[in-house]
Amino acid sequence: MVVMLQEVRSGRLDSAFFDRSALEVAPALLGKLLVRELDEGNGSARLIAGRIVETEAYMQDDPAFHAWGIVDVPTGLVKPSGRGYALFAPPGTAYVYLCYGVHWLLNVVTEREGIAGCVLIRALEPVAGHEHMTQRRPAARTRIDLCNGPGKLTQAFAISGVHHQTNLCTGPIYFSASGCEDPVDMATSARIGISRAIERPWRFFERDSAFVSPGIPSDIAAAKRRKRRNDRRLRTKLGG
DNA sequence: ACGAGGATGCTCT
DNA sequence: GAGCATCCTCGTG
Repeated sequence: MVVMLQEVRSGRLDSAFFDRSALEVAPALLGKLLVRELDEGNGSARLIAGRIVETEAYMQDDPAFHAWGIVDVPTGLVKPSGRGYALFAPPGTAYVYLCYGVHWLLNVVTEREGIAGCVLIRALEPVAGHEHMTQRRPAARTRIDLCNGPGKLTQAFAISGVHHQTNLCTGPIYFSASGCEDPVDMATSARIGISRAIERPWRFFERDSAFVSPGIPSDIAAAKRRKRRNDRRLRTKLGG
């Protein structure tokens, strides 16, 4: 896939695209590009781009959501303290936060201003700027390892807390629909790595893509843990 | 292949 | 103090 800078710029997604439910935006982002333009000085820009192959939706009234519980129910007022407040920002705003004290995770805010919702970008198929990504991710051994996880792709794209609450429709980090006309063979599952609301099928990914993250959906992971615990208990009983 | 554990910092109870 | 929207390395089969 050859990517031309002008073409990518002309396909830029605007705030109207994100001005709806996260449950609509998350699947709609599959097949689109996440783009980063790095200023090289002398007026030229270096392009980093990846085709989105995995997303997750997070919604108001969602116990796994960072905005959960910050609305005062009797009055309907939003408590202005806490990190979740940023999720009420206008559509297309970046919500970037540090996970496990180690990894930055990129979300894009959805819904009109005053309603919370976001989509987590979980995995990309690298399309442009391969050398730059490899440089930023020395642990990656193959092209697949560059962006197949939410913490990996922010590393590859050099996205961090400084981009929190920046505008993803008008800035150097944006989404583009250029070159993405082919329909995506989409599948869904429960979200990954969460402990609450694990039954909601709000993860969207390209079926059979080699570039989706290796994570296990939380409902399946929980069932596995239960089985392991049970097996261990039975062995202990037989042995003792 | 798969499982265990450590790194590391912010948020909320 | 606990609990994370993770990733990597190093053990064992």
